[in-house]
Amino acid sequence: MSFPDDDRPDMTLSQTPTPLATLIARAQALDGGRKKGALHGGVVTQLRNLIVTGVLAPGAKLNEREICEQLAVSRTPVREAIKTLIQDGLLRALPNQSAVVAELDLDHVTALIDVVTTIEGLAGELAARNITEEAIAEIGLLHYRMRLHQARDELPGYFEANTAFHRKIVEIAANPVLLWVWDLLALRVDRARYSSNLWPTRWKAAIQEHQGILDALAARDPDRAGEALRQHVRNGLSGLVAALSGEQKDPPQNRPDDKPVG
Amino acid sequence: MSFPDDDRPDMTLSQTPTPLATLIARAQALDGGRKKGALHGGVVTQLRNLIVTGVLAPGAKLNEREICEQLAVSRTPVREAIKTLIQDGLLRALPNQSAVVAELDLDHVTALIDVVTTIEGLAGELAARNITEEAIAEIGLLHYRMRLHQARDELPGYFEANTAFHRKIVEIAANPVLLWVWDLLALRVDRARYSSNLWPTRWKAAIQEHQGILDALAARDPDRAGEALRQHVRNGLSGLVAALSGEQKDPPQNRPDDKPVG
DNA sequence: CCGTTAGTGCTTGCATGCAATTTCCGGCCC
DNA sequence: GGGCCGGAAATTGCATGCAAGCACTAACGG
Repeated sequence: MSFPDDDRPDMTLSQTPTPLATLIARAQALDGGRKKGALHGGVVTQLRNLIVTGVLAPGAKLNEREICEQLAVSRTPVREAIKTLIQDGLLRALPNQSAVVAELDLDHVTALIDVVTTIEGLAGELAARNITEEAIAEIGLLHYRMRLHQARDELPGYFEANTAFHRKIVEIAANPVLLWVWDLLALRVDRARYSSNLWPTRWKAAIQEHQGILDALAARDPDRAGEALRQHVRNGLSGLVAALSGEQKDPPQNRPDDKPVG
Repeated sequence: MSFPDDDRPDMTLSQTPTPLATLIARAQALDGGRKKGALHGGVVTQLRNLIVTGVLAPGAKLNEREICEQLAVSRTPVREAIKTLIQDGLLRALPNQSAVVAELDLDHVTALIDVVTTIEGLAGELAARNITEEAIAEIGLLHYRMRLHQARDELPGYFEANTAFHRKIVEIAANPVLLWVWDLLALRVDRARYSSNLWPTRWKAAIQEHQGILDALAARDPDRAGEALRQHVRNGLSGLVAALSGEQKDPPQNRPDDKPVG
């Protein structure tokens, strides 16, 4: 079932006869030695990126055969990848029917706020306790990479550094379960981010908040670090929800026609 | 269900020519109408239970062919199920090798404490805000079911009611992301619980703490509910870690060199 | 006696074939 | 004209076949 604005009724892969998916696949095939066990993971990564970045719109049906053709693999790894993405919550499964890209309910993104805020707050507290001089430097490095990308107006690079910054904090927390949960949540957060154009307007505030987080971590102050992270995350996600609820009626960005996303 | 110190060194499927797995499978096959899309989910459930309850010991290798025979299905759904369980963190994948049941590191269980505590605390806060009279009654019902099972010394029933009690609180919190995360974490918590014999000694304290939680929820006091849950969870998991670390030195199971498959 | 190495069987990873179910479309009836 | 029904195409779910890679054995050399 296709969805909102359909002058193009069908967002499925079929629409693009030789899309970036294939290109990426080719690249991967050439670049690596094409090990035996690499197909499954590769397909997961490809599809995941397509979904998270919004190339595959919410509600789009995933036809196994088409994906096979596009990615030049057989149905087995594709099926497994789809199952994986269903577990990640990026797809929804209907029995005997094509999996569909999960909706991006406003309620759902709203629900993310409390959970991610809590998780990142915990990460901040733990990280502040465990952090080493080396880790402080690494965080600082990422922070300045972000500032650089901001200054150059390079959104993708900023984006990536931002994710790395937050993930690094969770790594420093040195709690594998926390990292696991964070990675799962990050998929959903990134998806919500990509579907909104909010970021350019929040760059500056975000960078300042990051500075505060960095300071609190460097001071090894768990309470302050946790609180700074909670505030930061809550600000970001709340703004995101606001932006999304505003765009809800008219979603102009997210043109799948161009071939962005490398 | 067997447990920690069991004198059979090899918990694998191969060892038991017609184990409970098969029986369960038969039961399921008979009971349901055996719909088309039911195999995958069924296999996941079977294997998951075997792992969570400890029938499949940590480190055990899962041979696809054997599982196929035991569960009387082909390799396709088994492979998909294994992939799913890897994502859940119950199995570990090695390229071109059998998946193995994830270890139950003490560090890992310890890491669970902070995360689960935080998550359940959040659930308590949200639940206290949202709770209705009906929900209060439902929670109370579960609480008294637990007391009944405790009085009758029925551990499995108690166990189940305990899980239901906690999950119900998360449901009341009415946050789908939170519920999703909780379900994932619950798998690991249950696995740790099953691997320890701690519970009979903690029944009474747990029930009292549950009463406190129930009271706080009924009073619609988020802070108190959250704190009560945090304390409760921390108590339980800390005791669990202590129990496990005590058992650690004398674990006949968990031998990496044990028989394959199975 | 021990470490190394070639050979062999088993296991996974992927591709493909088959059956059941759903969907889609045209015709039919009201 | 609209809704209902039937059949064909398409799609998923499951089973199976085949090749690459790993583990294990055993012989060999030091």
